[in-house]
Amino acid sequence: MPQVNAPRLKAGRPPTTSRAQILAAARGLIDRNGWERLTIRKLAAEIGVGATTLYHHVQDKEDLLFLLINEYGEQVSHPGLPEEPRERVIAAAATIHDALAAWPWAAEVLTTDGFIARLGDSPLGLVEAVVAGAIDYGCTPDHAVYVFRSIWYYTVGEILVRSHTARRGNGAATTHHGAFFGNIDAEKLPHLAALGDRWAVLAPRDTYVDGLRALVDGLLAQGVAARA
Amino acid sequence: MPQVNAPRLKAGRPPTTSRAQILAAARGLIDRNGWERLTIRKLAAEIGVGATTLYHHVQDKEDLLFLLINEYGEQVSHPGLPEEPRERVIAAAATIHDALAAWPWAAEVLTTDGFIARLGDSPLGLVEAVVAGAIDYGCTPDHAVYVFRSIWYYTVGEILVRSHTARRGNGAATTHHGAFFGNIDAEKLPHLAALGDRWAVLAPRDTYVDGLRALVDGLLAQGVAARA
DNA sequence: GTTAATTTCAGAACGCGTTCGAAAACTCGG
DNA sequence: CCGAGTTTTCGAACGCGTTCTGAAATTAAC
Repeated sequence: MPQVNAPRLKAGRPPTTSRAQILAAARGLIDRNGWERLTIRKLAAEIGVGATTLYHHVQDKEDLLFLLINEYGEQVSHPGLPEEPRERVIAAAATIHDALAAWPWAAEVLTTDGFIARLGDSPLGLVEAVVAGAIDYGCTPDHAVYVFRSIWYYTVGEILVRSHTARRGNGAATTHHGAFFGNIDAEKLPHLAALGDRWAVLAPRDTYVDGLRALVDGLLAQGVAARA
Repeated sequence: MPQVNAPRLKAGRPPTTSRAQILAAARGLIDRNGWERLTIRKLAAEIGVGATTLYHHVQDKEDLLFLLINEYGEQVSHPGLPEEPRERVIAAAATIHDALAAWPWAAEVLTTDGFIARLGDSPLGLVEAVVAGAIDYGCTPDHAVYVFRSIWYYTVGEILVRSHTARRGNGAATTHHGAFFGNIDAEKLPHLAALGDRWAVLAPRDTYVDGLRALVDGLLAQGVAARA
């Protein structure tokens, strides 16, 4: 490590590949084939370089996906959020919901451990809005985190079920007759058996928002009570 | 395909491997090394057979994991659940929570698409209790599904955050100074920046249950309102 | 006893994400 | 102009889940 304080601005073999180029190609492949079918090797082939080259511009495949998500997150418009704390929480959460609904594969990626620490400032802005709203409402900071976490998983769950349903139809891969469950014991599980294929019925956005309101109301009240 | 109607009860090379043996070995490896480190090849080597042999007793690796989960699910005790519908929903959900907390890797596996269709009767019994409670309370069947789904993701999210925190400590892998977030812009995201490492603070079980009550109250009220 | 059918077993191989090590292509100090 | 240092590129290889193909071991039929 010689000459630490003398920054050499240019040295080394000139790159033929750029991170932006990789991300653009990845976006194209995902749009065409779906993100499950994106492989590092195919992505490299698309660009016309060796597979291992990509690892100089991107840490992992997961890192690549997070870069894409953050790129998308930059474009999500933050509408003017209401001043009133409770409404601000709900509006921010609904914005998160709509962004994920438009890009369902992001929700699948974002179930990864520790995802949130890897988001960029812009997507985190909506998280900030939820936390700030909860604190303004009177929650402790710790409880505000809890509020966000509950909302987050509530929202992601909704998105996952929807994209799962859209992909495979009403029945899951393991079932046959259109019913969601395979062989269910109607004696022991009468309600589930009676549901048939209605398990995968989609909740419309209004239902999501109504449920969100209920959840937020409960969480905020709990947060204020905890402070007292 | 000759002699379709004449069932030959025994034919073919006698098996040296049984599904039960595979599951037992898998359980051992998971207990010793964690489920992330379980590989088909190591599992086969542990038993002393070729890797491909396992595929005659199990569909996939995912199938293997679900078999283990269902085995565990059989052992989860279903306590006497309260008669009153709302309390029944809460008690069943709390039982699910406690079972997952005792076996956190199950929660990670169960975020897979369509998971629930692959659960056995015994674990589904708790799902049944939630749905039945919601219907008894006055929700429509469709909304009862929604109630369960919301509770489910709320619960799984809590478990995931806990096991993530337990595994990597308070900070995620991408952070350094003990803070959960990496380089956060304190100007744009003041509340998140102020949180520091408190993002990963665990909610104790009581907080979980309180939040659950809030969620269930809201969801049930919404379900009844939807019916009217 | 021979042959056919059937079931289990396992080696070879595929594509995957990823790592290692060496070669290529540049800048810069001398 | 020449090596030293540095950065990029890429072929080879590893372990993974999984599939394919064929061999081994048994029962059933004749």
